[in-house]
This record gives sequence, C-alpha cells and structure tokens, in this order.
Amino acid sequence: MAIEKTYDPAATEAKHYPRWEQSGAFACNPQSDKKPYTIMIPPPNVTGSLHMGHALTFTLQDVLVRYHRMNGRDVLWQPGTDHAGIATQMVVERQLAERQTSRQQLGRAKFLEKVWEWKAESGGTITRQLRRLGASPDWARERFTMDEGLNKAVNKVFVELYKQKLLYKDKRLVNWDPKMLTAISDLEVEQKEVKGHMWHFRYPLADDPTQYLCIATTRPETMLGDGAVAVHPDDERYKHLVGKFVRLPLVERLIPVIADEYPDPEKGSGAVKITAAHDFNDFEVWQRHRHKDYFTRQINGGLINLFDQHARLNENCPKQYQGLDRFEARKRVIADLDALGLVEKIEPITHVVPHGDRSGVVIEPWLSEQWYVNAGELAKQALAAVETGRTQFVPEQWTNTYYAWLRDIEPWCVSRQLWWGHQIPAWYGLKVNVDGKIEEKTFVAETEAEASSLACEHAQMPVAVVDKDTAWKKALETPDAGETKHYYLYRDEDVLDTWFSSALWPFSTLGWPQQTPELQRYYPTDVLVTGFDIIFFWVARMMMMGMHFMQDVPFRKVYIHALVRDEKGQKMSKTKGNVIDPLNMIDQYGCDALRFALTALSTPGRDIRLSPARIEGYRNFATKLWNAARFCQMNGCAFDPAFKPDTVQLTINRWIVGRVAQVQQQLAQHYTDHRFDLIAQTLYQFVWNDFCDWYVELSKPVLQTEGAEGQPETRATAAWVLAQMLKLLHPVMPFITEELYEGLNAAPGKMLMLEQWQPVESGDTAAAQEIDWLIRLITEIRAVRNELNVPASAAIALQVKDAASATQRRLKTHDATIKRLARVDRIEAINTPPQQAAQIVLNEMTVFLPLAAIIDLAQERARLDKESQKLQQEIAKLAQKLANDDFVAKAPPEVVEEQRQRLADNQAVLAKLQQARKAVAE
RNA sequence: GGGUGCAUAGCUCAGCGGUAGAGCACUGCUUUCACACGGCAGGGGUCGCAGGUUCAAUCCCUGCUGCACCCACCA
Repeated sequence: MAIEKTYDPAATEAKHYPRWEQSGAFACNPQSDKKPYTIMIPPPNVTGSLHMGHALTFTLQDVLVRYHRMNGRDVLWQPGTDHAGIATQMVVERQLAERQTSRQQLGRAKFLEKVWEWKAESGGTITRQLRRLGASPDWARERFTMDEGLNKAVNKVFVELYKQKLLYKDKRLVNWDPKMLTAISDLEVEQKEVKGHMWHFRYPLADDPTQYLCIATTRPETMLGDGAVAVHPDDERYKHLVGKFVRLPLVERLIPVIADEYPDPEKGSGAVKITAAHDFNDFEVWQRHRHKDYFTRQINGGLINLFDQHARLNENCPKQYQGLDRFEARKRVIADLDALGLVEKIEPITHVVPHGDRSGVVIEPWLSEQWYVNAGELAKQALAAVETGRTQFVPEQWTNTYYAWLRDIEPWCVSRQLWWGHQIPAWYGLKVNVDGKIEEKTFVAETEAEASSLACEHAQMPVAVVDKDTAWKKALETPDAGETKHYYLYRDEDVLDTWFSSALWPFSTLGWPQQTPELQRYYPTDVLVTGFDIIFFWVARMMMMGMHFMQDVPFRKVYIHALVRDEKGQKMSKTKGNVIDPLNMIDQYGCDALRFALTALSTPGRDIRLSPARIEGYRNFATKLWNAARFCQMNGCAFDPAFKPDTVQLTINRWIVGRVAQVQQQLAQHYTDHRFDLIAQTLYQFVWNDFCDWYVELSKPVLQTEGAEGQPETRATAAWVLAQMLKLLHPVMPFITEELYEGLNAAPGKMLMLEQWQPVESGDTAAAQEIDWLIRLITEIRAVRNELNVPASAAIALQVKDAASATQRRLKTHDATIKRLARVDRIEAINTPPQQAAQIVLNEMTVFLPLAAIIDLAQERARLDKESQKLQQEIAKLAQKLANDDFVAKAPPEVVEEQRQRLADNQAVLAKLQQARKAVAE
C-alpha cells in the first residue's frame, strides 16, 4: 500500500478508531492467562464536554493502557460517567427556567423523567469526544454511577455503614446553599476573599442602659439571633460583667454575658456575640454552655434559627424583618441600630466568605438534620494503607497533602436535598403514641420490601408505604370502621452526595457486592490517574471505602498530574477567554499532535503551560515521521518477517539496531517511573535525530547506489527499525502509527495496537563508537565549511594525515558517506601538510581541507585562534584542579584519572591546532 | 495563621555533587535527491540572592526574596 504524499489526520482518525473499537481491541479478557493491568477512568460528569484537563488525563491514561497492552498485559480500562448530582440538576433546572417552569411545578417524578431524558440526549457527548481523543477503554463495560447495579452497591454500603454505626443522622449546623436549597459538604465550600465591613455595635447593659458592651460582626443580621455575649474568663476588662445581662437591641431580649475560652482578648473588643444557630464557632460555645440556666430559660434554649431555607428571615425574628432576604435584612438592621445610636463604628475590611462551589452564592451555616459518615473512623485504614506503602502517590509529595486532610477529617455530610441522585435507603415509620405524640422510627434497608418487613416486625401491624405528606396525614387519622389500621412508612426524600457513589467506583463497576470473576481479577487496580484537585473529594474517599468494604486498597499507585494552564500560566476559563479547546486543536493539528504535546509537557510537579505553538511543533514531528516512512517505502525498504536484527553486518545497521534496543529500554524505565515527559523526549530524539538526521542520511549511499554492498540488508533494517519505531510511538501517537504500519505492510491484516513490543538484543558498542566518530567528522567538516563560507555547491578535497590503521579502515568503509554528506570529492592520505588549508583535529588524525583558492586565510586564522583559546581555558581549569593536593588526595581516584585524561587529550589537540595555526601564519 | 511547589538561554522546560542541556524563538547559508511543517551551521546562561557543608555546589543544608497553589479563618 502506497503511503500518500501528505498525512491526513482527520481521515486517518475516522478510519482507525471504529476499526479498533469494532474489532474488540479495547476489551479486557477475564479468561486470559496474562497478568491484568487495570485503570479506572475518573468518570467525567455526564453534563460535561471535553476540556483540556480531560484531554490531559485521558491521554496519559490511554498512553499507559496502550503501552501495557503492547507489553503482555490483559488491560481493563474501565470507562463510565458520573451523574454529578448538583451539576446535572442545575443544568436541567436552567432549561426548565427557560421554559418558564421549575422542578417544583413539575414534581419529583416528572422532573427525574426530564433529567433521564436529558441524559439520554446529551450524556453521550463526553464519551463521543473521548473517542475523538483516541481513548481505548473497554466501552462494552461502560457504567453510569446511577446504573441499577451501582445503585445496589450504594444501598448495600449505606446499610452496612449504618449497621456498623459509621453512618448516622445528626442535627447540627451544616453548610447550607440557599440557592440550591441543599446541604453541602465542607469540600464543596469555596472560601473567597471579598471586600466587606466590620460593624461594631453597642449592646446596652440590662441594669444600666447608659453603659454598653461593644461587639463586632461582619453579619449584622445575625444579631437578631444572639443568645449570649462571650468574653474570655481572664479578660480583666469584662470580669465584672460575667453573669450579668445585656439587652439585645431591636429584639429587646435579655442575653447573658458568659465566660468562655473562645474569645480572643486581643481581637476586636474582646467580646463576641454568640449566635449559635448561624456560626460554627458559636455553635460550639453554645454546646459547652447549653445546660446552663441562662440558656435553658431562653427561647429554644438559646439556639435561635433566623432563616428559612432560602435564607429569608423567619418567624423567630421581630415582625419588621420577617420575610426579608438576608442581605436586605442586613441593611435594615444596620439602619435601625444607627437610628438608635448603637453603631460604634464601621470599618471596611477584606475577609473570606464561604461560597457554594457550584451555585456561587454565600453559604449559610444552618441548623438541620442530615446524614453523616464517620469519616474519622474510616480514615484510619485509609491512612495506614498509604503509610505502609500499599498505595503510593506519584509524585510522592502528595502523600503529605493526603495525610494532612485525613488526619484532621470532620464527619462527612452525605445527604443532599436534591432530587437527582441515589435516594437514601432509609424509611420512616409513623405511629401515634398514647400521649398523642407522633413517634418516628427509622428503618434503614437495601430495599423497600426489606424496610417494610422490618417495620412490620416492629409495629406488629400491616405496613403501608406512602409519600411523606400522606404518611403524616394518615398517621393522625383514625381509620374508619372496618378499615385496617396501618403503620405508615415513607422514604427519606434526600439523595446522597455524588461522591458517595464515586467512592465505590473501583469495585462497584466490577459487580460488587457480587463476587464476580472481574472483581476477583481486576481489583485492586494498578494506577489511578487524576488531578490533585480531587484528592480529597475522590481519592481519599475511594481509599476509605475500598479498605472498608474490600479490605484492600483500590489502587496501588496514584499518579497525580498537573493542571493545564494557558501559555502565560493563567488558569483557563471561559470568562478570561483563554480556553484552548482540545477538539479544535485536534481539527487543526491532528489528535496525535495534541496527545504528544500533552505527554511531552507532563513534567512532574509542575503545571502545564500549553500553547497552540507547542501542538503545532508536534504536528511537524508527525509530518517528519510520515516523510521518513515515505522515504523508506520509496527506497524499497520492505518489511521482512524473517529479518533478524542481531545478524546485520553493516556498521550503520548494527548501530541503529543498538539504538532501538537502547531506546526501548529507556522507554520501559520511563514508563515505570511515570515520566511522560521523558517518554516523549526519548521518542522525539530517536525519530528525528537518530533515525531521520543520521540513519536515513547514512543509508542513502547504500540504498541509492545500484548494486551497493549490503543494500538488501539495509532495506530490511530500515523497514524493521521503522516498524519498531511505530510500535514504540504507538501509545502516544496511535493514529499515525497505525496508518503507517498498514502502509508498511509489516503484518498484513494485523493492527498495530495489538502488536507486542519485542525485546531487542542490546547493540554492539563498536558500531556505536564508529558511527559517533563518523558523525563527528562530518559535522566538523560541515562546520568548517560554514564558518569559512565555502559555497554549499563546492566540492572539496580531504587530505588525511597521521590516521591510524583503524581510522584508515573507517575512512574507507564510509568513503561514499563522507563524500556525500560533507560534500567532498576525494579523500587522500598525505604525509606533508599542504600549505593554506583549513584543518580539523579528530583524535590522532589531522584532516586538511585545501581551500587556498576559496578561503580567506585571515578568517581561518581567526577560527583556529578561537578554538585554541577555548581549549586553553579548559586546560587551565583542569590543570588548576589537578594542582590542588586536596583534590588529588580526597576525590575518588576514577574522577582524578578522568580529569587527567581530559587534560592530556586537550593538550594533544591543542598542540595539533597550534601546528595548524603555523601552517597558515602570515 | 499552617503547608506544598517553583525560580536554569528571549520563551517553555529537562538535568542535579565532578566539562551547563533540549524544544521553540533568533542569526547565516540552503528550494537538493522523504520532508521548507524541511536541511546545515551558529549566537545566547556569573543555573533568584546571601551564608554554610565539601577537595569540588546549579545540584546538599540554612536563611532571604519573588511567583503559584492547597488547607484553615464571616467576632
């Protein structure tokens, strides 16, 4: 098959991807006797579309996966997508809003239908885009975090944790998102620095209204819910006030002045208002004092909730503020206090304010009942697994980040007041007690049937599962005559945090809780490839769940890659307009160029600065490779299946075979070390510098001279090296290599992606030395020609003096090559140096270029002087070093010897240069 | 406030105790036979600053400066 003149990435990509996928080349094989190699894809959000961060992470994973497939492993790259609770719900709600409706109007069931519809329509976007990137996961095994099987795993985990008392319901302050109307976890809160004010208010003393106690706040509206003012017990300024009361302005309640360690006397006035229902610190203070009568006598024990779910002021506030939005209320409270002369001062400040990472609105600490996972307990094993090295982070420094977070972890709030997600498998039974009060009992079970039977057993009466409102209504009703009395059960309406199901991904996708063969075979996985931004969200939680439910780590290695930024180091964002779209890059430069760029730029511990120019550069590399393959084909280099690399005779062939062996070994090491940058660099240098710049050039005299000695061998070698090169490049550049492999016809009908890397015997050093010498000779001659402005078209003679017999042999062997590459028309041995010639010293040999007619002798003198000067500097440095007795005495002998040798070599060359200089003296 | 990373050629980055490297950009030559998305040659760096360890420091240690990021923090 002829290789086209130019490479057409779009056509090639469209041709090979379906071929790979349809042939089953991506599939794992549980029956295989090969060692498994497993990577779990970090499931992208179904709402998502491919951005550069995706392109990076999936490219690196695909590189690893393709490499291991070609090196004898049974690979499972498990694909899938995440239902992304809040994100997806927001997208669909936004669409509803455009149609002037809302989820509330639709109702839960209808709304969920809409989300599923939307998922069916748009959920395939990201996986289609992944295909464009050349990703090769086992698509047949694709999972969605809301799949039925995964839902079973979620329920099972929930129930187990509940039974083990590692999951429980608790009423405390949560991070409340008043826009999404749900609780969120600490991790979903983003601290943003904003400009605000510190307001200092005066609270009049109860027994002397002319005196004030001054407090400061950044959230004036919360003063309506103050339950106390706290001062430090050792603060002399306030000791006399502890135990007394102040009159809370606007509300006109009396609140106590209490002593607690929390206030910092150095900060502000040293007196702190305590608003237990709206501040995490204040809540803790309240908990320490809640049993004191100054709290128990207050409304709701001093824990006064001011907000409804929208963060509008509720019935616990004075009439004039009820129904106001929190920020409106803030203005009113300030104005009203000011009118009363109770504003001491207002300072402008910058401070950090919590925002919802999805909704972007200010988060309120809000009192509510939620489900929590005892993360502290689960963290113990997750920590131990890393401490003992069962899971390793690459680069290692991320271990510390992981430790720091897990060692200080708070309970994980897992319930969300959303509709889209795994509904919590808890049911509540309602019964009216003899005292007329309703008793609520919780039944946690994997299925409704199980919950019902538990409830039935508990209540000793028939159970009816209904919705929440009906349950409450019915429970209070007395059944009509003849009607059976039921125990009413309703399901918890909340859903679980998205990350709850993601945490199970490494085993839920393999069929857990069933003990499937896949689970046995592919868990624990080999490596997790991800960005540092989800170490807490995801990595740590998978570790916790994996250790707890599988008694083993979910992955042996965690490779943390960089963030992709723009060329100026700025984070890419739509608002900044500096987004580089991966699909756009693929269209412009081809997929392989993008993949190579991302791989090459993956330096450990450094963010990636990406610019289209870099991708363009690697597009050029692809073109270079393409043309090298064309060269081979045009010169009759047909692949010979019987070719044995260790039998080649010609020096150039022995040399390039040795280089293949070396490169393959280096690559294997770089893969082991996860050094993607070095993988790319090694490939780039080998293809461009070794193969194209030298091997192809060195082989031309053989390939392009009819009947030249060693021509069949050279043709076969070139074809073989090209085939090896394609194999080595394939993990990074799958498309162009597959296309060229087909063109090379190395293995008719076989796909490159399923070929194996074959170990190559390491080449001989003699050939490498000889080619090094040849390269140096040619390069030096070219340099001299260039520097002396010898026209490129001018052929010159080469006169050789003092060449040892081995060197003479080399000159003879490479006669045609030297003539061609250095543009020399004859090579002859001489004993007497010619006059007026440029000279090159290479080891023992001196080479003269008689250029009397062409060169400017003054220029040649300058050139020789410059070179001598460089050498003399070097010699001086070495001599000084060797004159240092301490160096000679203390440095390792081989280092001293090396320096001595270098000094001698330099001195020898200098001597010859000086001779040469004399020959052209004025 | 606690922590991490980075600082090497104009740019983006390797290297890391014993002669400073690559790619891109730049300069000169070169449309010639796989490739001008090419070839050949070349210029360019007191390796952030100050100390210390060492025979020897860009590399190890300490301090400083600058940049980036993470965690905590609404008195």
